Amino acid sequence: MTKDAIIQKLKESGLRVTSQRIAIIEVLIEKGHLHPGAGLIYKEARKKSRSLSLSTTYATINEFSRHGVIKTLQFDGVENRCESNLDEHINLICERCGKIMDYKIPPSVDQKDMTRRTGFVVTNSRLEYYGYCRDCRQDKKRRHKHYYL
Amino acid sequence: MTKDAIIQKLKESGLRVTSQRIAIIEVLIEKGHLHPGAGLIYKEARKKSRSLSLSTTYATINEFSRHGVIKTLQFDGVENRCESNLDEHINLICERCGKIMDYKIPPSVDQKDMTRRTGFVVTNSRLEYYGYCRDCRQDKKRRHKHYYL
DNA sequence: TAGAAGTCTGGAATGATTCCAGATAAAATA
DNA sequence: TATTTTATCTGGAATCATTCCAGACTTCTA
Repeated sequence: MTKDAIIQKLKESGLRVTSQRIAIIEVLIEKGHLHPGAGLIYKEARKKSRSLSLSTTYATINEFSRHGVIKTLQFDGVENRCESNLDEHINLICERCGKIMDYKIPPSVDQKDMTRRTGFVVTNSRLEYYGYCRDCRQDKKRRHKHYYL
Repeated sequence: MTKDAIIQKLKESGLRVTSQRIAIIEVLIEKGHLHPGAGLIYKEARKKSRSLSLSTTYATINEFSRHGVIKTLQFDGVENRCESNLDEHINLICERCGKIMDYKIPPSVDQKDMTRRTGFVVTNSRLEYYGYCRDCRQDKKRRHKHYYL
């Protein structure tokens, strides 16, 4: 989604377009491939909107998530991460450096069939493989920057 | 896994078999289908081992998880949940009552192919669908007991 | 351009989980 | 069986991402 598309979506949802939200939208677009967490979003967005608070960052992430602008990947103990690619895919999560990569897959579960059998209706999914990325496998000594842990 | 098989595994791993661990193993077997969290495990296991502490419950869950006796499903804000079914499957998670059901699927991703393309090696997976279970869809008013939220 | 309502701020509160140091008990050894 | 070694247990304090709150501030409508 482009910046304008997101702003459009906010307006349609009756949400206000504030300078703080614009800053966060820009960060989501620029750093989306890193699947940034609240901390990184806060740090980056603060450069654009100097008075931005961490509370607002969290509130905005929640609001965006609620309105389908992003998805949040929730973890325990470590920061949650934001995802702006809303197509169905598997997240490949490196347990060493924290990098998250998207891997496209053909849809594999027949959801109608599943619902018939179980009565369960799907609204959202979370598909993750944990393991080690190429960089971390090749070079176990070096800590790879521009990623998290 | 049976109680004896788990005890066997602990011994092989050089872990001690204590009354607290036996109590927790029994709870994991009896309540495994509920995907219990630390709180429920603590509550139930305490009936069997009266002096059990919450710290020990957490430490034991971590130890078991580290040694492949269980898997933990980590969430943010709410309790993590334990899973004793270690076969590949999708967890169907009801967003209303917190129930987690297992749904078997044929493996859908060719992992070798994925590794060739991305360099990523998988050690563990987490596949989840969020939505609403049959009970919660049919009866939106009633809160369904024996489950969580 | 004024007012209503949504949003922002920073500090305090939350709550699941982890950490710690002293006490305890499992299992190896004699 | 008694002794020793060392993993494990306990309860309370600490952690830390996230949420809550009340007062201040914008956005947007009319």
